[in-house]
Amino acid sequence: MKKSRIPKRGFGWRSSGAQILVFKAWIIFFKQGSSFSKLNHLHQAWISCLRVPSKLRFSLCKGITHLFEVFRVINRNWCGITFKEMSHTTNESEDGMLSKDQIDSPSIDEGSCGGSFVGGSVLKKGPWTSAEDAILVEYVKKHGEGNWNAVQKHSGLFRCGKSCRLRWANHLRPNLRKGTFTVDEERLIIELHAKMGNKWARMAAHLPGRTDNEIKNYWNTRIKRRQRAGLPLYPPDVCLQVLNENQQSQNSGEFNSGDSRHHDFLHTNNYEIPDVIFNNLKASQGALSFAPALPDISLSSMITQGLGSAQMYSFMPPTMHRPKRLRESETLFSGFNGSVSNGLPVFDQFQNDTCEKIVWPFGLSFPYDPDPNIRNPPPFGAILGSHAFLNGNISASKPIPGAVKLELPSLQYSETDLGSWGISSPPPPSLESVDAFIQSPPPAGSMQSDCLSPENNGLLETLIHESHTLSSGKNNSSEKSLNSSIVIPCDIVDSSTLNLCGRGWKEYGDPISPLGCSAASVFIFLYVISAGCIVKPEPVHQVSTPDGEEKEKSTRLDFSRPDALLGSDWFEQSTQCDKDHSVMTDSIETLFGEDFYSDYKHMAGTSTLSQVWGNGSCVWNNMPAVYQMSELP
DNA sequence: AACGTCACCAACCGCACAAGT
DNA sequence: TACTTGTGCGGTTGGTGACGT
Repeated sequence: MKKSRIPKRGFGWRSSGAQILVFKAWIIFFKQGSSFSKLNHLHQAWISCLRVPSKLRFSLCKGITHLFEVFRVINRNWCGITFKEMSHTTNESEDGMLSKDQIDSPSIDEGSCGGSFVGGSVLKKGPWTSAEDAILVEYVKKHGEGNWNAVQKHSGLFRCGKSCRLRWANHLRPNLRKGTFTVDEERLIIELHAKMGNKWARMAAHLPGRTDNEIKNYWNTRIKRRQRAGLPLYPPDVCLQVLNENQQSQNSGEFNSGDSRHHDFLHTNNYEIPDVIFNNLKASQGALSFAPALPDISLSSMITQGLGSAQMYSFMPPTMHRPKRLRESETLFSGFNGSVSNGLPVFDQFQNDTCEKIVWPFGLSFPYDPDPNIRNPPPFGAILGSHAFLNGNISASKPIPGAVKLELPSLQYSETDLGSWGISSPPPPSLESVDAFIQSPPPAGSMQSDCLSPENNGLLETLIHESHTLSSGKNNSSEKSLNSSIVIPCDIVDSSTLNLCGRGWKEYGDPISPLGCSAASVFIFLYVISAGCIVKPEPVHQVSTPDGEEKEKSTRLDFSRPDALLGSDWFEQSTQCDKDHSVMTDSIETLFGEDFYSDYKHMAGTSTLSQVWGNGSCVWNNMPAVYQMSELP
């Protein structure tokens, strides 16, 4: 009895049933491979995996995952289209690029990313793979959303329910919008945040296709950016708009439960903004008509400063530094460079003017006392450490004493007795939102160009074409005998393709293996195809090139072909020829990376090599021949 | 070239809440 | 009523690429 050794990073299958199913999927793929849409058959095979007993499911999923990855590497187009169709995800196909986890995803590799034991199985953590996405999508299609904890039980996904829900909600569910926020969306987010505070989920409800996570990330980034730039978080018109709405609702006796909740929330968090804030704001409204002489940033800052910062007397701290890098702001904010980046001339007078009077941009004059603590207590009673401080311009270079939490305020503080100020409230002035300039610009041009790597040129088309050529030509006889138009992968994956494949692997830059965990699997799988009594290894196609190149290239091409490497005869020979062996090992290292290479060396160093890889002795040797699979399509 | 910083993104974690038992 | 379970939400962390020094 020969002892079979399962490579460390191979399929690790032990079930002939699983092998059959995956092999079936493989065949379906090539058989149908005349257009990308047919690739869904591979997906169907995947789905069929979900119907097998749970004992086999993992192996199957893993195997199909490897198949996906093989072709994902061979042709990135294939992946983009197929997975888009399969899972309706947009994150991986919108720009035609694959995320890294898709390129070198570890597949379903239990424990590879850590994880926890739940119910005797290891729950995977970390980035989701496309295969996992496919499983989850299929599960939701069948069972609908909800009951996320059952996903792991019923689908074979080694993910906790929370993780599944999150993945679905943020990436997989239909009608998700991905990509940069539009100006309108940004504007809406700002407005919503002004009203709601950090209620991301509620904000997301107002932004179809956007997730709370996206909005949250956007906002957090925005906070950092603007604080570093010393800019207010809310543009003045938003402040005023919220204020207006607030007052309207107050006047009409409306009571927005949501906002009241937020109000309560703020109060329970000591985020109280005294009424005077809005009194001041109202006061400013009356004078906003004077604003055009000033940059928007000034007005914006003033208003938001007035909303809660005790630093309004020193508007921009002298130590305010120019942001190290304002990728977007600097380019889009060029109109304000004079006031913001270059020392804020408008406010320099606040810092330098020794006169005891501050001329407000609103046209109001306030007596100024150098010691505001005496005669001018912090305006509006802003509480140190409260979000009120952070609402406005707090220079990053001037830390706020006390605990500072980036909990941002809602501007929905409606209890203000505005009438006490005796200032009428004109409609909010039409101010160009500073944010409209500061925030992300509309993408220039098409912005997200497809990732046009040299490999992204329809290689699969070529591959498929070749498959047809080969299947209609030399394989005709075998097809007849098989009563099926089976095209064997090692037939169609010609040297040029795989050479490109190799280049692609390098390009992907996986330091371990160009296919990640898949490399060995490809290796094994293709070997199985070769050794599985289906087709004999064929001479490697050689490209006619100048002599010098030709030799090198042919050598390279030879070993670019996993099937060539794994041809049973070839392996026997290679083990007998040191030179060839050396070339081979080098090639393996080049092709599959060090990790697999070490595995290979280990195997090669043992006498079991031929046992493992030898003809008819692999772990797949119990796999029936293709023509014996009656259920083949 | 190496390193640091930043922006962006995805995912995890802990908590709170609601529904069911 | 107390407990469990499922779910949602917000905060936080970690990875990665771009860019600057």
